[in-house]
Amino acid sequence: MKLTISQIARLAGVSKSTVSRALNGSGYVSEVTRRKIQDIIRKYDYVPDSKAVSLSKRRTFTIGLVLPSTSGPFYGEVIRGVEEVLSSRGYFTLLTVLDSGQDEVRARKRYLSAIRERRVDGAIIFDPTIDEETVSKLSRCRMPIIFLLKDFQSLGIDSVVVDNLSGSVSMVNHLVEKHGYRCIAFIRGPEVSDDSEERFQGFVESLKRHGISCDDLPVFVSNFTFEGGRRIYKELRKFLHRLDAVFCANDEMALGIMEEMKNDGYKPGIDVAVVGFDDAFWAGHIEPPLTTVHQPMYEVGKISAERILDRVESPDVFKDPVKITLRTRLVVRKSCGC
Amino acid sequence: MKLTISQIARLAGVSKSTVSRALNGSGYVSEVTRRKIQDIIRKYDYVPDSKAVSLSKRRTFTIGLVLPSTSGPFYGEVIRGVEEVLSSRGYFTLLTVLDSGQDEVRARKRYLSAIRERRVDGAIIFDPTIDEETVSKLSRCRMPIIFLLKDFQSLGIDSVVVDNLSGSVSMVNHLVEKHGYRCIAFIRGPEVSDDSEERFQGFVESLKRHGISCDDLPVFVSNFTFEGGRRIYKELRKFLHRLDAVFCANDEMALGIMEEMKNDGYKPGIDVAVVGFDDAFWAGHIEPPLTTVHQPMYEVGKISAERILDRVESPDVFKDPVKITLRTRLVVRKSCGC
DNA sequence: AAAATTTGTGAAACCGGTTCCATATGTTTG
DNA sequence: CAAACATATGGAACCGGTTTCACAAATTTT
Repeated sequence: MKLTISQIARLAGVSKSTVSRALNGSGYVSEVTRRKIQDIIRKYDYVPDSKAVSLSKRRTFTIGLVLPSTSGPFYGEVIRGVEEVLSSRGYFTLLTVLDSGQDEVRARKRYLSAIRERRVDGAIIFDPTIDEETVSKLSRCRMPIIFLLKDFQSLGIDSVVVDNLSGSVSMVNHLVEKHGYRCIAFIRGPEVSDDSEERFQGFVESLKRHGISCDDLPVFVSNFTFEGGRRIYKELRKFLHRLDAVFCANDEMALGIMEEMKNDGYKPGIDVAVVGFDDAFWAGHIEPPLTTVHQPMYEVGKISAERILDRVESPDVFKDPVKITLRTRLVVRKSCGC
Repeated sequence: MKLTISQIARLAGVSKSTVSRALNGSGYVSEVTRRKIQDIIRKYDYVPDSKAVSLSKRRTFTIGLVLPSTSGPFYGEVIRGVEEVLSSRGYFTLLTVLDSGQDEVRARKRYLSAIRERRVDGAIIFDPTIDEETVSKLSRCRMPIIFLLKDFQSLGIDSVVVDNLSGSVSMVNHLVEKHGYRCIAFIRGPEVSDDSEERFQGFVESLKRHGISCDDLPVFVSNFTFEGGRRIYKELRKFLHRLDAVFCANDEMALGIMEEMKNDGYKPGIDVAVVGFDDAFWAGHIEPPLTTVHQPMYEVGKISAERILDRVESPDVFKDPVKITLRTRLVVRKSCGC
């Protein structure tokens, strides 16, 4: 049966204020009473109710974490990074996943309401398809918020992003300089994806720098999924004979394409290079091992958590919104022909 | 600036009780006042503070979810299942990951304290290495709790488990009946793992049923990781010439073994069958595609969440502790020789 | 030794809601 | 038309803590 602070106070023969002070180590409590209270607490296994503490302290010691999904290693890494710093600093993690259930819009409403009803002290939001309207509403909540892989600095919100562009550039540099490939197809993700866009820009930029015109290079739009990759292969097929390489905006699509390619009798990495972006857990273990661009998702999680706690714990300090950019890293394996 | 219910009451010219009733649709409120209050609320964008609501309702509308890790597709599936039902029923998910940070013991303490301080209304716990002592303490908290893949029915706690034994049996049946293999090695997980133990039992049982003695079959102990699989290959190697198949207690170890096997010039699936357990996301995409046993982790998450909410929402109803067993499914691909 | 300061404690207000109860009015029912 | 009941509302207690403040006792400073 749950005890309250008043009952403990009565048992110890003191007032609740004294118990509270003993509990928090705040204010004055004599050594004798402290000990007496400690004994009672231990004896009855008393634990203060977090709801009451939160209400009077006006803090929940909980940080919201919003992720688009939990499939793939990607998001797991973010969680790991976030959880590591939050838990080590005494905070809890309230998780919302956008793709659970069918309705992303509903999921978004739920995390927004968690923020507005102050269920959390701050939030780390990874929501690629959120609109500016919603974000600017959010920014008016005066709640520490940080966005992942999405830049809203102009709206006064912190963000941690990853350098897609330079990742893409170094991939193309490798394909062109090391292998001498010149005819490279690009498979984009969904139109709305900033990641897809930036990776494509890096592709274009690097080719331009090498004096390769990308006007007549085949570019396809898909959806970042394995199935999407398989489907796009049907169209890609026609170009295959004159292609040196296929650069996919993520690993899953690369996997789908390689799969179909093999079914079709081509050898990815030998007949045509296929490379990806993300460095998924399995990327090094498929056949052929995938050359890709590693994204430091663990660091993204970690740094965003640190940043949000700084904001939460010193809300008075005025700080400009920051955009922290983390570097990507080219991971050369075999599917590029190496 | 955050408004309180009192300020809304003042603005609407009514008492807080009336506002509260209008908000919750409880008790009587005339259509006129209801409308007036609604208008004020909308105008000032008022949202009740969840901390206060939780305190007075004595419910947090939050369920704790504890996972050993977030790497691998496994846990992501659990999260998806849990989140789907929790969010659709208006609950939030408080996540604790045991392997974030370095200290599992500390992580365990944290989730236990979240439970004891009633930060959650109930908890879904996936903690393979928890000891009975702790569990029995937990069971005294009078908080709805359900364990995943760990049976504590005897201590009066619900659990959702997966039928490892019959999964293992059907795998061995396949290897023996379909392929005629008789000399099969088994790679266990950590000694402490119940999963590993049950899968091994299934292996033994099925062999026995086929009249195959497993006394002189090679059995190794590893640790469920990719690296562990690679390491064990060094020992496995000596037996390889007389082996028909290697049955790994999970997919990651199978992957590690196949990797080393290939480096060593053997063709897994052709020279020796290699099969796993778990059906990880990538299992079908590696070379050769892995024959394995699928575990319904999404369902595990979903069912456990449904069960916990039933307990939370009707705590008065007496129900015996249940153990729900979900069936596994053999997934035949190519690494078994098919 | 008086004044000032530090230490120890409890009463009461507060955090921001919900809920019980009393009261007032409007409607039915007998 | 009085009694019974449904409707509408506000006051006050309550959820379980924290924190401010007042006050007394013990210590230190002057």
